[in-house]
Amino acid sequence: MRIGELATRAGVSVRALRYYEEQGLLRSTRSPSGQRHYPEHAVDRVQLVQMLYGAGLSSKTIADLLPCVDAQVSTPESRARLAAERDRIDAQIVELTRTRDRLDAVITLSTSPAGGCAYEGAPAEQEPVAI
Amino acid sequence: MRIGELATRAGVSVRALRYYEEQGLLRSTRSPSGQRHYPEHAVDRVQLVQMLYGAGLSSKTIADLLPCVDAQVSTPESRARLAAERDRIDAQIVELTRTRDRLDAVITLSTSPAGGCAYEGAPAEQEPVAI
DNA sequence: CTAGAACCTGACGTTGACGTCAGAGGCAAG
DNA sequence: CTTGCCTCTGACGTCAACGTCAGGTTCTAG
Repeated sequence: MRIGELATRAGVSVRALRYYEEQGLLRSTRSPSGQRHYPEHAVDRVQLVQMLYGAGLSSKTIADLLPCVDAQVSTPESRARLAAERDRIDAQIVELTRTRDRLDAVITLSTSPAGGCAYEGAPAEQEPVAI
Repeated sequence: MRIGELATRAGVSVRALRYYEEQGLLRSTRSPSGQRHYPEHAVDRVQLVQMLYGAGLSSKTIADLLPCVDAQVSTPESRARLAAERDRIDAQIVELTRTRDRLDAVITLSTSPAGGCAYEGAPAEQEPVAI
């Protein structure tokens, strides 16, 4: 398929796909006229890249890890790298959970009728307190 | 305390604190000469801000939420906003968990002796497969 | 009183993951 | 054949959260 279809199917922009290729995260074959062509599984590959970006990995880190994710090569270093990134993500999950619980507490407090800042009745033009 | 001490105690840079004030996330009183002074609880405030930044919230979003986090005001809108952000974080946790599990699978595969890419013996100058 | 650390404002620099625009070529339909 | 959409390269623009530098003031230890 060509780049437009891949973009649509993977849910990213055409620009992003060219950027991924530039960063060594995605390959393409070229037609004689220079147009990029991709196999079916490129969709999965792009979604994996998105997943890793979403976890806060940089292009360079992803480029380092992808060959190992493809299960084509495995050195002690690459496995350590994978484990390190997994641990980073684990820590990130813990942090996010703490943040969510904190927000939950705030919501509970401000929703509870016993709370000091519960909302009751008509929109009382209450002056928001300063910072 | 002055800005340098707050920075040290909260684990951020002086520049970051001035930026937070600029964004309306932090207040300070000023000495006659113009130097910023902070109360003790500013440390907690800064760490909360860091926490929210860490969860991917923008300055503007944090500025919107902070008054409610302070449990000073609560409108249906602000509570909805808090809940929306919490839900976003929840979704983020789910996504991160999926990503971590994916990495875990890769690690298991590449570590398992049955795996097609296990590392054995001396560093065999194995050619990493292309992208 | 003076040196040096800390602070001030203002402003430009940085980085990553793209967005966007220009100008030119490619491809299927009518 | 030409119309219109897709694609190409190259290059500049963007945005957020600061980093960093300049040039000047203030505080504090000796």
